[in-house]
Amino acid sequence: MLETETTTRRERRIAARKAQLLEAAAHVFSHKGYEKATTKEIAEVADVSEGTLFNYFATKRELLIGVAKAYADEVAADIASVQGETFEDMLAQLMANRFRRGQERRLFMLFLYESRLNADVHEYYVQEALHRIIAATEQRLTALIDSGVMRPVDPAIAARMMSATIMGFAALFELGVSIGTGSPEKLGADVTDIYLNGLRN
Amino acid sequence: MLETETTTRRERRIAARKAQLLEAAAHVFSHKGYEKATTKEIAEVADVSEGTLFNYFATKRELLIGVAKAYADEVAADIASVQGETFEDMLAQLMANRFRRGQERRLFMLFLYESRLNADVHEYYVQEALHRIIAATEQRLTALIDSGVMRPVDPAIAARMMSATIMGFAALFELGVSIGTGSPEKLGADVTDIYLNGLRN
Amino acid sequence: MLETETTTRRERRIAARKAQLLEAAAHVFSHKGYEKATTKEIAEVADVSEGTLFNYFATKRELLIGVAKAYADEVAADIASVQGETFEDMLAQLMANRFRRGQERRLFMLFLYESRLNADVHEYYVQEALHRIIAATEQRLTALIDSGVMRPVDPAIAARMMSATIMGFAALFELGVSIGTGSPEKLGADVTDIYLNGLRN
Amino acid sequence: MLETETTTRRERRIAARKAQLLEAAAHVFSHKGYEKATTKEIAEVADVSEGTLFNYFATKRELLIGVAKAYADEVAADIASVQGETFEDMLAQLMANRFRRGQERRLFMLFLYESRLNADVHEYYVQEALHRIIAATEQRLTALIDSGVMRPVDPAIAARMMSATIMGFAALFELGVSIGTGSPEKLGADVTDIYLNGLRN
DNA sequence: AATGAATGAGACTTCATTCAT
DNA sequence: TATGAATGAAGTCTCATTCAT
Repeated sequence: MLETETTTRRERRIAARKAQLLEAAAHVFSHKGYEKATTKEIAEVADVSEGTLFNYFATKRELLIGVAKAYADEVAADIASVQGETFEDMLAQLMANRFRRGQERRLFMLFLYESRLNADVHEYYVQEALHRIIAATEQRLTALIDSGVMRPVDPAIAARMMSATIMGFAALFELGVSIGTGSPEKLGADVTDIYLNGLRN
Repeated sequence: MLETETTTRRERRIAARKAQLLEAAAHVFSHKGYEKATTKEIAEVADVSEGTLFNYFATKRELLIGVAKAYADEVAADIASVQGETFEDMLAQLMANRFRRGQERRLFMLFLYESRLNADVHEYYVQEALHRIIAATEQRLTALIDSGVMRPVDPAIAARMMSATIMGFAALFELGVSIGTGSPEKLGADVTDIYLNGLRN
Repeated sequence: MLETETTTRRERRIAARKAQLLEAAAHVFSHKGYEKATTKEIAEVADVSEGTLFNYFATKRELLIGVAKAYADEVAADIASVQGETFEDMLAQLMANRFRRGQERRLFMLFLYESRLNADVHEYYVQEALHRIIAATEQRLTALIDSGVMRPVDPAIAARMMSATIMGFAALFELGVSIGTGSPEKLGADVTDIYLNGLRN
Repeated sequence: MLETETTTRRERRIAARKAQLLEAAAHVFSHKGYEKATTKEIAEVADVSEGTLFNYFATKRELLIGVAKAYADEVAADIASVQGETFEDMLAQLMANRFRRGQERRLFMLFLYESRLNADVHEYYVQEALHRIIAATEQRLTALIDSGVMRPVDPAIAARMMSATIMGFAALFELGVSIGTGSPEKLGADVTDIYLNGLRN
């Protein structure tokens, strides 16, 4: 047996365990909130003993940071994949990608809240995820303005405004506020319409 | 001394105590979050003993509900006072009124988070506050559309979109995301401009 | 009821509780050692709940420091009371006072050990207690040398040597080493004899 | 390969492993104390896995006993080597040999403490080591008295007194009490002087 | 009505020991 | 034989809630 193979197998096992624990933690944190979640329940969901959990993450807080990091990575990969050329495509993808699944929205709410109380979470969620999304949006808007498709509005403000709208919709959804009677597609189309053409007659 | 007078005086004193405790609770909850806040600290801030606190609120959770109720009342009073005739005025007031003070934003974040975890908080915050704001906005938009000032967009969606944008801005602000280099007035003007005239060239 | 009386009664009750807990802690620490002692057992010995214990001492370590402080105070009071004029009296009192009771010896062993591992304990035990004993002994020896009763040996070394001997005897006793077949009085007399007259023929 | 040779080789390997583990344990125990020392750290210092450690010592306590036994053996070998003919030589060697190195003093403190809490440690440390030293000292003193060099004091008490003094000096040193301003040689000479000639003028 | 000491359930975390590989 | 991941008992500490004064 080669050294590298042995090492790799062990590393794979460790990585799998960590992933398994992070998944369980994400589940429990997103449903109960960080403080109400117990390491006991996380261990149960991951189907390991509580002691085992602490072999992989030294503290409960590290578990939260691990979930935040994984979430930020996912978001980063996601925005890199947004390829729509037109504004309609871009906005639709931004609105859909992040918040389609309930778990995504719950994690978003979790980090929205915990970022204010924990510096590490703030770093991963706000710096790594949120700032990237905003920067990417701003770049796209600048290009659209330069190409003459859009009016010369302040792209920094427009990008933040779009992020704010999307985050706000996610929050409304999560709070159980019914949004329109139509399909998600109609919602996307209506929002895009207002963003593009404005409300003025 | 008449019975009723005595009763009234007692009731006033009780109401004052409750208000004093709710104010302290709002302060501590909004800074520490519900779970990390302790009844000990709330009592200290209210300058009463912990025992007294529990004479007025049976559980810590009731305190949270009380704060949510007071917050909803405040919001209700606030939207009743929005009098702006033009769209610009309406949007400006909505953006400014709720979230100008840090305490307001922090409470907003608190209830945004806790509404998902507690049915009573959800009732007061979402039903009493959020739905009212949205309904009022929707009414106003309908009027503006009927009067021909605005295009015939779906007023339900537009109202929710505006609430979402405002909530999202509050969250971004609370997360420390820098929003534009200009003044709050410029931000308000820019947002209004995009909402009114759209982004398309 | 006067303010001062009320306050005093409360303070007395608090002081009594603290003393009760310190006594229990001294008992358990001296028998089990600091690490093996549990807050559960200390609370049981003090006949209060574990929660109550932590209302008076924030951490287990503070409890140890409290015991050390009380012990140092006791030692300080004790050395102040050593009044023997002659060398024989002084040595006899030093040997007897500190270590006659088992609890005293056990605490001595505890702090001897824990002083190396905890700065606060070191401060109270070594600085407050040990250094005082040595300094007082040194002063007395200097006086005896000046008065011509004793030879001009280095009083600093002689004082430390006497302390070392006494501490060593306490340790031997605590370890169950049988010391002489005679009475404690004979031991004291023999040790004094050797210190005074030396071993040389 | 002969059976006996194989067995012997294995036994040698086992003995070497045990020695390696005991050395690591002595190091960690003497620095951290028994309770705060972890089997994990001992294994790391010995450069083996925790599982291996438990293949050689069934419990952590057995490790402590092993260290005590090794320490007692070393002390026994040491006292056998004390060859000084005169009292000065004997006292000097006793004071120097055991406690010159910090590791020695720390182990001394460890066993001084743990002997009271563990019967096996007590057996090895007190019975094997301490009693032998005292017995050897007593023998020597008896010889010196018989030969007329020393006064006819009780040799049992004198031997215990000398052990006590030496142990006490080791403790004072370990506690950071400064002992005289001079060299260790001066200290040894002064102590010997007092022991031989006494303090009386 | 106000107080705050007492309570005890339950949280996070540590670590000696086991055991499958 | 060596490994180290898994275990779970046990420890310290927190805090909402109760209740005698």
